[in-house]
Amino acid sequence: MTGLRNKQKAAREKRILTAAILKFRAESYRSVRIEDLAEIAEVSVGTVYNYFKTKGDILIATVTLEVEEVLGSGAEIIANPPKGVDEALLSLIFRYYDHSLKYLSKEMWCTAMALSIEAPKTPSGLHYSELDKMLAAQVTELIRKLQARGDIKSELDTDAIGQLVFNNLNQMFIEFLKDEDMTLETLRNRVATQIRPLTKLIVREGAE
Amino acid sequence: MTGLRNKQKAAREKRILTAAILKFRAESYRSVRIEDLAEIAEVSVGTVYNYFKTKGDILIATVTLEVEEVLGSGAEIIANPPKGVDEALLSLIFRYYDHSLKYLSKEMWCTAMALSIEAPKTPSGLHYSELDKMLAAQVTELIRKLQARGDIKSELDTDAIGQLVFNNLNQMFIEFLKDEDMTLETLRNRVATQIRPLTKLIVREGAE
DNA sequence: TAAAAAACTTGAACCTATTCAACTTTTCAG
DNA sequence: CTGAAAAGTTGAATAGGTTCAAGTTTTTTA
Repeated sequence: MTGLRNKQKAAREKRILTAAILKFRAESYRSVRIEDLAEIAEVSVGTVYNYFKTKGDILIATVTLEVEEVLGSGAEIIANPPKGVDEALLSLIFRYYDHSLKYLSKEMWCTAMALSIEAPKTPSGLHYSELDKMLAAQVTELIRKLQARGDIKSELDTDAIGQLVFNNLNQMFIEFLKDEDMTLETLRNRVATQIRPLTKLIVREGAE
Repeated sequence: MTGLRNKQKAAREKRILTAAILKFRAESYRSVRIEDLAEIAEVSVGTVYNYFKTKGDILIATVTLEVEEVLGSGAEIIANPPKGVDEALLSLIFRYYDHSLKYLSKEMWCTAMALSIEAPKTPSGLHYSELDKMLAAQVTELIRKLQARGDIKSELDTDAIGQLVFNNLNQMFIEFLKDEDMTLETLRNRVATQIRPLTKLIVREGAE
């Protein structure tokens, strides 16, 4: 297991993935055939399948790129959350949303989510769920931090609220993805409308 | 457009749908081929496609059966909600959950949901969203009723809370579906844990 | 460095959803 | 009742994801 082989492998995998990111966005996940990717990446169809178990796996690999960046971006906010519960929560959520279309199109997101629901026990389904859990954990972490600094009622179960908020932002994101015409702006507004009543309920009396 | 033709049409469609419900449950959506359904229903493959645009449409047709019953069942609770916010909300939610596997298996639900995310603009995708919206509306209706009878703080936006609750129960349901081994019992407990902190926040002081 | 073993690559073959042009059956005007 | 039009049925052909036996390339062994 020396250099040459590994170098070739890495190069090939990268070529396939790069081809996929470009093609999936430019055309659509659906309309891109494995054969097309193979041709661009200068390998055979069989080789594509040697690197990725299914077409969906190629997609999940690009989702992973995106979500990892999103998590990194979110961490900045956790490190230094804005004043106010609304502001803190929404800035995290908006950070997610604003980053979400950097590599992926709406259609790609939809396909990836569908995949994780349809085939939850496949490696890529599981992987997607992992990413989801990390995002939920990050939201919970922020809420815990807000509670710790005295912005949120101390008796509240931060895990339950975190889960609740995440479920909600996720579902709203799905709605956004499903509607080709909905803008990020609209999504932000809708979520804010959803979240504000909740934050009113959880802020500690006398905070701010 | 007299009798014979219409009678034959209805009969054929019913045979196809019946075959599908049975087969999808007994084996799995995936593994059942259109050819199999055609054979059981004693029609040709082409004819199946004359009644249902895609394989997914056949599935959505059975989901519709299920959800319509669920909505009917939920209406009973709306008509006469138990005392207490927790009790009322959870009895509606549990009613949904308990009914959900009457015709559909977990796998069928997963496939149907995946479909509605992956192909939201197809007729069956849209139809699924419709069903979803009706359920959300029913939850909201219950909350509005609870507010009207004085159990919930009067200043709260019932639409926002309703949406929040629905998003949450839906997401928890997805989690349940994805995990083959999770029981309805566990799902109920998890949702209760999620919902109770919320209800504490929204009950009117001094109610009950 | 030569030969055997290990690790990859290849593309033709397979499987199944979906389409469609040719055929049947039903309806209906006269 | 008859034949043309309408409506429906059929199954062979198409398309694209996936598999796998045969062929190459790289690594290892001696």
